Amino acid sequence: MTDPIIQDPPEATEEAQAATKAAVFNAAERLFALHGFQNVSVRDITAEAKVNLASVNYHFGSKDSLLFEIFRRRTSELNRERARMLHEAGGRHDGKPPVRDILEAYFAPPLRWASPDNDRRISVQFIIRARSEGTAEMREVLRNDVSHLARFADALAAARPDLPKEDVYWRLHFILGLVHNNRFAEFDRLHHLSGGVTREADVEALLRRMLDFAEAGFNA
Amino acid sequence: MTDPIIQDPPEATEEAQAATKAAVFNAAERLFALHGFQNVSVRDITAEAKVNLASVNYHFGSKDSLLFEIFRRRTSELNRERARMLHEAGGRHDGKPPVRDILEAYFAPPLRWASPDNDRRISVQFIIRARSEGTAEMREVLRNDVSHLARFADALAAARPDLPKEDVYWRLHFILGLVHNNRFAEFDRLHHLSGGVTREADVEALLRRMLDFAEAGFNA
DNA sequence: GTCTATAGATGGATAGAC
DNA sequence: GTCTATCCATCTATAGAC
Repeated sequence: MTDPIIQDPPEATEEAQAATKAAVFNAAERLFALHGFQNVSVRDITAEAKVNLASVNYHFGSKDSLLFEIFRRRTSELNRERARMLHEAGGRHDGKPPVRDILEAYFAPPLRWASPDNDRRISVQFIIRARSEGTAEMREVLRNDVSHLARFADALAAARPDLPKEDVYWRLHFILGLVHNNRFAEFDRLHHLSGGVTREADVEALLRRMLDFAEAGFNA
Repeated sequence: MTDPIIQDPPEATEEAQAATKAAVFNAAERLFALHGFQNVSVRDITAEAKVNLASVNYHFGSKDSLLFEIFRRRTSELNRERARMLHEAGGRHDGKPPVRDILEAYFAPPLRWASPDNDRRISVQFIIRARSEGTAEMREVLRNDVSHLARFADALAAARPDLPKEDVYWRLHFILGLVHNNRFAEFDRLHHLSGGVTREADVEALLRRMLDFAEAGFNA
């Protein structure tokens, strides 16, 4: 019955739609990172984003799909940054960077993102949470999508061709543990234990400490 | 109206009550460890334990109280075992054990408990989950109850009096990360990445690898 | 496309019979 | 003390008005 020529308003709508979707995305990432996946409801997200309750399902299909989309975007950004640094390290050393440079390419991106004045800080916390609280779908990806890690394993093996492959993998595993341990709660505990001596706010100093420890461990 | 002398049956009741409570405790620990805290309902627990739905509230007050009781029992058992090994290491070295013995006292208990044939395996998984999925009450305890860690920090400082205290704390922090990384999912990923070369089932070999890495890292 | 109202499902807790 | 039936809160997802 309605005139088929009359359609929705033009550009303005698209922009508004994109803005709503982005608002939901950012609010969800923030709340999930701060309070955990299960502790945040769709209602919390839409209230924070100041959009209507149905927006999550309209733009993302479901709460889980929204969660998964944030996860995919942030992990791929992080791994791309790591790959870039690894590639640059290779460029500085004829394609065979030393252990410390390889480790730095893995450590530095999440550390710098997590520094207090960086607006990606929240994304890092989200990713760390995904590792332990993620849905079955996310854990499936974490378990099976190891291509980005394979490049680091290969680089480490090339840097230490004398080391048995088995040792390379185990030590890489231990090194990954260092990164995953960078959670608010763990820093708080350390701060409490040390009587306030430790300051994780100094990102470059922390990076140096991590590299000293990991390099020595890897070359044990 | 009923005769006030007639009471509940004697000992049999106490035993049955204790058995019910234990059944709930064990079923809850198992399900929480396997599926996560938020993914297990009181209904799941009572079904698994083959007791009635009201048992959890009757014996423990609430789901959260049950969770907290399991957490307190298992962490105190684990820390007591670690303290015992640290004490024994001190006995072997005139009260000043070397770094490697200190680390072994921290690493060995959870690793041995987690070996496939040990019935404490499930308790270790429960404790690891508590660190990331625990209630605010549990995280409060984890953050503030650092007395068991203080003993390890003191021992490490005594073993390396030349090392600034700040370094001792940071390196201890990194070492703790190694232990927390011992989750099913992480081993799965490592297994996948390495093409099946790594076998975490060999507990003593894994312990040796962890000690090699951590000792070198600490002495970096 | 947005938003309200509500369906539909689940879970923690408890009252009350036995 | 045990167990069933049920209350009540909460959440995701969606239908339908505008």
